[in-house]
Amino acid sequence: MEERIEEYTVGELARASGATVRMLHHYDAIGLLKPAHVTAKGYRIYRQPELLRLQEILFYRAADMSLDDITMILNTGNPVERLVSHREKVAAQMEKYAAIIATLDRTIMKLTGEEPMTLEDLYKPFPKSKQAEYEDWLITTYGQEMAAKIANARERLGAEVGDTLDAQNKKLKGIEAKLVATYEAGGDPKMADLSAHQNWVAEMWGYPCTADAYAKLSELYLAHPDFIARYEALSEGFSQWLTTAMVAWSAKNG
Amino acid sequence: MEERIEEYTVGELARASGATVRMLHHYDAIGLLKPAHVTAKGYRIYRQPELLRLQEILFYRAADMSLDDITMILNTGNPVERLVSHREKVAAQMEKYAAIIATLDRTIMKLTGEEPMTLEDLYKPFPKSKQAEYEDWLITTYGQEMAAKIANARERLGAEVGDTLDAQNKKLKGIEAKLVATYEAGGDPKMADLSAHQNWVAEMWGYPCTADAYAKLSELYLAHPDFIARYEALSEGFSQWLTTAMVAWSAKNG
DNA sequence: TATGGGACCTCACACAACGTGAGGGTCAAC
DNA sequence: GTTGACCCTCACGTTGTGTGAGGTCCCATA
Repeated sequence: MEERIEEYTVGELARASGATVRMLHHYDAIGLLKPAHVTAKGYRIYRQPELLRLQEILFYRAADMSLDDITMILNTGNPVERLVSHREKVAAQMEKYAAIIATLDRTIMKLTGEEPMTLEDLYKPFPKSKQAEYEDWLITTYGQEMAAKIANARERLGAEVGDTLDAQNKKLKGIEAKLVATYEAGGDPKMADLSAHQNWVAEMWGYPCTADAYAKLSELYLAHPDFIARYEALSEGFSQWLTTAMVAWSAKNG
Repeated sequence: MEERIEEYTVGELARASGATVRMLHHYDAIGLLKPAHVTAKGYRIYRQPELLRLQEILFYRAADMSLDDITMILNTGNPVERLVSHREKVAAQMEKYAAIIATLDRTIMKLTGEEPMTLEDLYKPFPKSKQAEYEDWLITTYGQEMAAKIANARERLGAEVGDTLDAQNKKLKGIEAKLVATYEAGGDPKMADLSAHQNWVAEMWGYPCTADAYAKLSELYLAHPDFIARYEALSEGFSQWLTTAMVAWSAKNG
């Protein structure tokens, strides 16, 4: 039995890595990724080390680095150092995107008019798929129980279309308006009285909102861009303030 | 007094928007962004609507869309619809980056050897700035209290370098190994016994870890890539399983 | 043994989205 | 009236590919 060393032709490597044949030709041409071996007939043969190198190259390309830069990088330090520093860059890139999203959210809010989105707007326009995504996100992020609670709340929201919902919304708007006023007047979030807000949440959920459930909710606010958008639309920086206040409040009343 | 209508030359618009003069020329050439007016001498004059349009263009460019696609998009729907759908795309892009980071983390783990990173490794290599960032993140995400708890824990980690820390790490590894075994054997996360883990956390913190603090910690795990990396390195999918288990556990013991 | 149909090869040209001059008007001020 | 900071229009260079054209090579099947 012959020992088969794992070898790849361009096409195989391309399929395995997600690159194209043309890219591999190009990388060879500029000396970024030479095949391990070239047959007498000119076929490029790649092995394991080349596969790894290619993967690293693709990492960097995914972050929009130029092939020149990548060539430099691959000549410096050890693989681990390179990847760790790359990780930081990608993370930085993500932060930029997060900032863009925040700006987008605020722009959207402004374009939709003075009024921030109502709760209906927040949920209704999502097509089924988006809704399902959101559900998944809830479950993986908050666990089954919290997700169930929230789903329950939304059911109630859906069931009582009309007067009740409008009434709830108006009530919420009133509560929020007061909090925004406090915030804009420079009020300390730790001193804020959130009892009205907590009660409103309890009403919406259909059962009592304990202090730690309330604290948890504040994280939901912070973690989910839709909510941030909603509160930032009310006043810049309000989402931060409100969540800080919620955490402080639940600690005091826990 | 003359009413001054706000007008911009190419250079002014470039500085205001972050684009370059060349880009504006180009956008004019391809009809993507025409000036509001061209003077007799050929100077391009832009006004408010062009500024807004340019901002929208730059949003899309930031997400690597082609100018052709952008041209199409700007002809469809209303601004709000466009931005909302763009928001989704950016969010999707962020998920891709998150996936890349996860892959990077696992690659790094593998390259650093069989052993997943120790807690020291997790914290030590970060330069001061990164550390500060992390602190900020803790505070904005978890509020002052939780952040203080965690900072406290880290102080203890730093103070007791040597034997004690090693001992703690070994202990943690043992606990985690058992949990991983349970996970890999297909164990139900809701049935898992996390008392050992919770006790370990309490030891590290230096005071009791209540059920809801424990639940909260699970969210920290899920939210922070470093932790995900740590647990994914132990076993693929383990971070999800563990956090689910933690939530269930804290609910049972709360 | 002939004969496909793939997969491979090397040019080589096309493309987007600009950067970077060259060569030359324009404008406000001193 | 000249200086210096702007503006204009070509027009070619660059990067990282896509997309052929035209030819070679390998292997399975008739």
